[in-house]
Amino acid sequence: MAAQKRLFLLDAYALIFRGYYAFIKNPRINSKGFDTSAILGFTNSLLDVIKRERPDHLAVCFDRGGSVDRVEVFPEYKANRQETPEPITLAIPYIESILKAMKIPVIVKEGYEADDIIGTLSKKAEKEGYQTFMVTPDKDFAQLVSENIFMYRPKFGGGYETWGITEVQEKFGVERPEQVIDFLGMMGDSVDNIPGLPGVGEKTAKKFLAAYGSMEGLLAHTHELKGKMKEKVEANGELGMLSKQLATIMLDVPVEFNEEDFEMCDPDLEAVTEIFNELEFRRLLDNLTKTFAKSDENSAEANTKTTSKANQKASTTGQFDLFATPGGGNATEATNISGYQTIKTTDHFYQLANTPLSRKMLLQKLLKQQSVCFDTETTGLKALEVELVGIAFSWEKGKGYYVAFPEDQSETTAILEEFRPFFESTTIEKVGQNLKYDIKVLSNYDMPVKGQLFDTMIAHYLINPDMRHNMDVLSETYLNYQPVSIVELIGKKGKNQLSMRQVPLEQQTEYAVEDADITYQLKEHFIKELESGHLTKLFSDVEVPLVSVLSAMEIEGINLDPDFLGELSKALAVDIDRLEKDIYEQAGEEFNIGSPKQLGPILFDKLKLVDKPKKTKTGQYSTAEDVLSYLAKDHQIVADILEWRQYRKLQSTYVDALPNEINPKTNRIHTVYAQAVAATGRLSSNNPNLQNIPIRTERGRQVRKAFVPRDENYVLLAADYSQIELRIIAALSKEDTMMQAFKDGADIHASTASRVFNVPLEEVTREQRSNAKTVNFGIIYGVSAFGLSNQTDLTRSESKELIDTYYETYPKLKAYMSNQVAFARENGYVETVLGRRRYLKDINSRNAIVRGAAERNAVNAPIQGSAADIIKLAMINIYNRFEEEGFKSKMLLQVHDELVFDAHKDELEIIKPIIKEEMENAFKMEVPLDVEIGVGQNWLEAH
DNA sequence: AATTCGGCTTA
DNA sequence: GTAAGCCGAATTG
Repeated sequence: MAAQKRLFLLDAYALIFRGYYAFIKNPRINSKGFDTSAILGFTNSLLDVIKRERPDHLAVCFDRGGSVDRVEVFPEYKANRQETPEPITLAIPYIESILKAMKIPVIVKEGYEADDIIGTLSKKAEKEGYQTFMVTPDKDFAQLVSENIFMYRPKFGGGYETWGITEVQEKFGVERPEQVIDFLGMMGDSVDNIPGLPGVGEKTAKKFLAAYGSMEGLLAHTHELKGKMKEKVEANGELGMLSKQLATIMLDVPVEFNEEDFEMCDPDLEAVTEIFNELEFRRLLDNLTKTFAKSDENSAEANTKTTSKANQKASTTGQFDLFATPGGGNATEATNISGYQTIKTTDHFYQLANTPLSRKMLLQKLLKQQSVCFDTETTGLKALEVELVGIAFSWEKGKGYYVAFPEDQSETTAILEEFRPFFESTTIEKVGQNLKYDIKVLSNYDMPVKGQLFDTMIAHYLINPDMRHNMDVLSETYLNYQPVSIVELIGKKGKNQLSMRQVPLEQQTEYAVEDADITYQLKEHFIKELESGHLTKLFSDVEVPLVSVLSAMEIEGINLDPDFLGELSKALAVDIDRLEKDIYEQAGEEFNIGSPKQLGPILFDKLKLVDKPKKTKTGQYSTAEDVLSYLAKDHQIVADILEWRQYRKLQSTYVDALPNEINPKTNRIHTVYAQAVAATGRLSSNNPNLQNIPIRTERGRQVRKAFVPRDENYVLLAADYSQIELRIIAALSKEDTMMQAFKDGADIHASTASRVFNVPLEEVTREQRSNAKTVNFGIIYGVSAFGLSNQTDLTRSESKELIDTYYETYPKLKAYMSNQVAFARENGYVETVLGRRRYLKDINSRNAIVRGAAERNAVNAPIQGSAADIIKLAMINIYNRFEEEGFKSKMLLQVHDELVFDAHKDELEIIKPIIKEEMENAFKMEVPLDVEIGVGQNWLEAH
C-alpha cells in the first residue's frame, strides 16, 4: 500500500519554552557561560521527531509580532505572560541558524501567531491528502484535530502522545474537537490571559458542554441555571463570547501549502557541525549523524510506531555463570522516550555475589585491579546511624558485582571482613560518588578506606561549582544515560517508603551496580575535564584529601551539655512569656506574634506606627528587623517584639533543637559538611548547622557554653584566622599601604579610618573606625553607596563620598576589582589562588541588575574562595600532623575561618604551635596570615 | 505531606 | 552588596 504522506508542523516557541524550562533546575551552561538549555531542548525535540517518525514533510513555525487581530479585540491578550527570559531571546538566532543548516523550512508571517499558521497549513494539507501532526505541548490545538489532523504532544518525563479525535473527546469531555474552543472560552486560560466565565473551571465547563454543546447554547439557556451561577453567567455573556473568540485558532492566514517546500532533505552536516561545536553539543552531533545515516535504509512507513527494541537481557543472579563472559548481547541503538539510554536499552552484566565462594572469587578479581568504583547501599540517610545492606563494585563499563548483607549485624561484620584486603589496600584507587558517605558507613563496622580516592561528585563540583552534582543529572548530562530512579525502587519519601532492605535482591543488584558502573564511567569523563580546567592539582591535593579529613571530623563529633541548654530554655521561656503578655496588652488583642501576616496589620493598620509602611515582594507589610529596629526606640511594643523574636529564634533553632541531634550511640553531635554545595569553595554544615551558632548577642552566645570538651581530660581550643579575607584582597591587589598595615600588625580598620578620614591614627574615633570597618567588609562583597548607607548612619551621598575616598586611598585595590570584572568578561570565569573556578554566565548580561550581581561575584568569589582554599590546606596539614603524631587531640569543627579542637590537656602546649604554624603557613602570600588561639572549658571561653 | 515565604543566625 | 542553613507560618497538592 502506498504510504500516506505525512506533514509535521512544529510550534517553535512553545517547544523552545518547554525545552528551556525542562532544564531550569540544571541549566545547560557551556564553557563560555552561555545558557544553551533552550537550544538544546528544542533541537532535541526536533531530532527526536525526525528519528521516531521519519517524516517526509516537515516545517517549523515561528511567531513574529504577535497576533494583531487578537490584541485589537482584547488588549490584555497574553498580557499575563512574563517577559521572555534572556537565555531564550539569545537562543533564537542559534535555533534559526541550526534550522537553516539542517535545511528545514521555517514559516513566519508577520502579525500572525504560530497557532494560526499551523492551523491554516494543517487544513490545507488535509485537502491535499496529507496526515498532519501538530508538534506542540499547547492544548489549544486540540480544537483542530480531525481524522487526518493530530496533535503530537511531548509528554513530561519524555516521549510523545498522539491525540486524535478519540483522545480529544476523552481529555476534554467533548463530542467534536471544535468544542474545545467553547471549553477554553468557558474555563479561560491564565497563560494566554483568556478571561473565561468567572466561577467556571474545568468541571463546570465540561458539565455545560455536555448539556448545551457550546457557548452560544449555554447563553441561550441561562434561565435553566440557578443561584449564583445563573447570575454570573448571565452577567458575563459578552465576556464569554469574547473569550471564545480569543481561544479560536484562525484558519485564514495568507500562507500557501506547496508540498515541495516542505520536503525533508539531508542537512548540511558541515554547517550543523560548526554550530554544534560552537555550542559544545557533542552528543547531539553524534545523534544527528546517526539519525540521518539511518534514514536511507529505513524509510518511514506511515503510522509505523518506532518502538524501542530494548534488549531486556535480565541480569544473571545464578551462581554458575558468575564469572562467565557476557553473552553476545546486542542492545539496539534505540533510545528510550526521553532520548536517554537506560538500563533497558543497554547491555549490562550485573551479578549478585551472596555466597562464600562467589565473594571469594569477587575479592580475587578486586585485588587485581588498579581502580575500582564502590557504592554502599544502606537502610537510610544518616551515615552514622544506618546499617549496611549491600556494596556494589564496578571497574569496567557495563559490568559489576553486588555483595548483599543480611540483617544480622554480626554476620554483616563477618562478610565485610572478607573484603578488608580490598578496602585497606593502598594501591587500589577507590572511586565513588560522595565517598564521605560510604567511608562513614564503613566506619560503623571499623572498616577503613585506604588508597587514592576519586570522588565524582567533588570532581564535578570543581568542574562547575554552580551546578548540582546528583549522580542522576551527571549521568544524563555526560553519559546520555538515565539511571534507575531510587523512587521507582523504594517510593517517594514520607508515608510508605521502603528501606533498601525490603527491595528484592535482583532489583538491589540492578540499581546498585548500575550506580557503581555509571560512577566509574563518569570518572573517565571528569579526569579529562579536570585536566582541561587545570583543576587536577586542586582536586588531588586539596579536595580529595579533605574527604578523609571531613569524614574523620564528622565521625568524631562534638560533646554537648544538654542539661545546660535545658536550663537556658527554661530561662528563655520565662522571658518569652513575659514579653508575650506585654505585647498583647500594648496591641490590645492576642495574635500570633510569629506570623508576619498577622503582625503587619497590627503594627501598621491598627497602631499606625508609620505612614507609608514598607511592603514585601508579596505585598505584605514588611516586619523585618531593619524595618522594626528604628521604630523600636519610639515604640516599646516594637522593642518587645524584636526581643521576643530573638529569644524565640534562639529557643527553636538552637536551645531546643540541638539536644535532639545528639547521637544516642556516641552521645555527641555529628554535623555533616557539604563539600560540593557552596559555589565559592566554602564548606557548609548541616544536620545540625554548626556554622551559625550565635555569638553576636549576649543572650545568644550563651548557646556556645553548651559545646564542651570530650571529658575532664580535654579542653576546647579555637583557632581563628584574623582578617583573612582582607589580607587576601590586600595581597592579590598588591595594595602597598594595606599590605604594610598587615605586615606591621596594625589595627586594619583603624588604619583605614586614619587614611580615609585623614586623621592621625591615635585620633580615630570609634565611629570612624566602625565606618571604615563597614567599608572594608563592603569591599569584599562589592560595595554600593546604597548598601553602605543602609549599614551605617551615613547618608547615600556621604556613603558615596566615603567609597570614593576609599578608592583614592587604595587605588590598586580599585584596579584589582576592575581587573577581576574584566577577566570574567573575557574568560567567563574567575579563579582563586589555587585555581578554583567560578563561572559567571551573567557577566555580559544586558540586564544591569543581573550583570551587577555577576560583577560583585567576580570580586567576591576569588576572595571568599581563596580563604576557603587556605583553610582547607591547613586542615589537611593539621590532620596529617595529628595522625603522624598519634595525638589524642582531635579537630572537630570548621567555621569558615576558624577551627575547633578537642585538645587533650597533656598535648595542649604541643598542638598549639602546630596548629598556629600550619594555619599561618598553609599558603604563602606577600601578606602574613595571623591566627589567634583560645582555650576554654567551652566554645565561648575558647574565644 | 511538601513547598514557599519571611525572618534570622553565622563567616 | 558575598556565602550558607533552619525555623514557623502559610500555601499548595
